[in-house]
Amino acid sequence: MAASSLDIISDLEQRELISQLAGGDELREHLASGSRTVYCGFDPTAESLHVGSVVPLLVLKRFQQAGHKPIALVGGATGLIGDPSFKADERQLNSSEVVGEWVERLKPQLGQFLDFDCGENSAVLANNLDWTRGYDVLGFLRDVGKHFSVNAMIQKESVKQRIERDGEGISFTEFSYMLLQSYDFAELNKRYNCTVQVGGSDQWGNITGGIDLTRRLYQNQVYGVTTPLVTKSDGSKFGKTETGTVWISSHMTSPYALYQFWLNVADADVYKYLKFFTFLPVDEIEEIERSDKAAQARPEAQGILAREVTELLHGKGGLNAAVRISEALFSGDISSLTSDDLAQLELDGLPCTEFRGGSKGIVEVLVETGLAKSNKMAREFIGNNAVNVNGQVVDSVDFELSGSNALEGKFCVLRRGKKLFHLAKFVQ
RNA sequence: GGAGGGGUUCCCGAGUGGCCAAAGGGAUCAGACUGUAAAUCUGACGCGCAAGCUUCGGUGGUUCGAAUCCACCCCCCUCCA
Repeated sequence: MAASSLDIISDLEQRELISQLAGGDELREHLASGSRTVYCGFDPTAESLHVGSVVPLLVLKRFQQAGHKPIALVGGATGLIGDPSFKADERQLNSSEVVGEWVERLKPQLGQFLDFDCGENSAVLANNLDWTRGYDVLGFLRDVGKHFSVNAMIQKESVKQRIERDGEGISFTEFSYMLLQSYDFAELNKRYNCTVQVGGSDQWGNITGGIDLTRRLYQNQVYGVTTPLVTKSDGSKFGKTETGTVWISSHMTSPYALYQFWLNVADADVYKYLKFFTFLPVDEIEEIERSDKAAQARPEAQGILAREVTELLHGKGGLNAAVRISEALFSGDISSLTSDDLAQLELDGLPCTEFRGGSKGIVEVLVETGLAKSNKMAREFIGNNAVNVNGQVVDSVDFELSGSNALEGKFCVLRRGKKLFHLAKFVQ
């Protein structure tokens, strides 16, 4: 068994992936002394996970690599309620149809990193709706609710601002979220002998709730590990770009966009992200950092990070497409691209809009492609020399795009600002 | 059910009859500088080429004129029952 040969907690600590441990040394001993079952839950709050949620998911995989059995739990039930932890305000409830749909989309995303066919420690995919759906209200209140003290619950840091801050409130629905998640832990303990829960640091309250409940219901000692919130050194929110949230679904965020996202990570954050988001050994990451510092030039780290993560999420094919587009747009001479190259860019996932007929004013094109929100903005961008067609700066709002000034009679590569590209394709 | 306090442009938050498309901050975007960084500086930031148009929870009303006053309604918060 690999478990004893690799101290998973020490590895996570080296990667700065541990925010808090519930159980401490006892947990280390627990993990070192055998193959354990570890779970992490993901609520369906959108049709895809975003990059931030990958951290605990990868931690689950790290546990599996260390010989433990991972359970990826999709919150078909908890997603119907809404986790209030550290949320400033009450969330809108989604319909059960929508949540059900999202559950189905999340399943393959959760599964893609884990190994479901490796014997003893094969991964398990679970849905908490399975044991919550049929639970009657009175039974739940008597069997589970009785173990929770409201006095203790309102002391939790995670709901404090909702309780104390003027102008905010919390519904009973959201307040009961903790009971459901706690019950999940207890239930997984009973079903799978699951003894460790992993989650983001915002989950601490819910995890300790589950530890207490499991002890009370089944007299079993279970443990918790939380991962730090992924932060950015400049204080802005991690996982957003000018075009919105960075999703792990390739339909929502193309491999190219994902690759660019990681390539643009700040120096101050990149080595930390290498530890968080890749499986590169820590000493290798430290070596990269050393050589970047010594080089006094553009760091290598962002490129490594972008390649590693893009391949991890979208495979070799996705990575190759992302690299092809990036090279064509950022280091090549755009006007020398052949129509095959351009068609490939479209296939590789560079956003593309089709235009019919003869010619089209640049302002209109910018708006239709989404490169500008309004005509007014489009004009402003042009005035700032921020718009570029096929490598040429557009200097007039009267500029017209047509088949005749398109590359190979068909494509125009539009650029707004330094990094935002879009393909305009002229068809008959 | 009662009493009080609120709902302003992406967010926070000023404004309390005309000078308000609405202070200030944040976020965001663009330009310069650079490494497709960071920091910094400059500019933009409801829509419209413009005249002008549409916004301040909703609907009506008062007024020459309303985000600001009145009526009703919806939603949120606090306390009481």
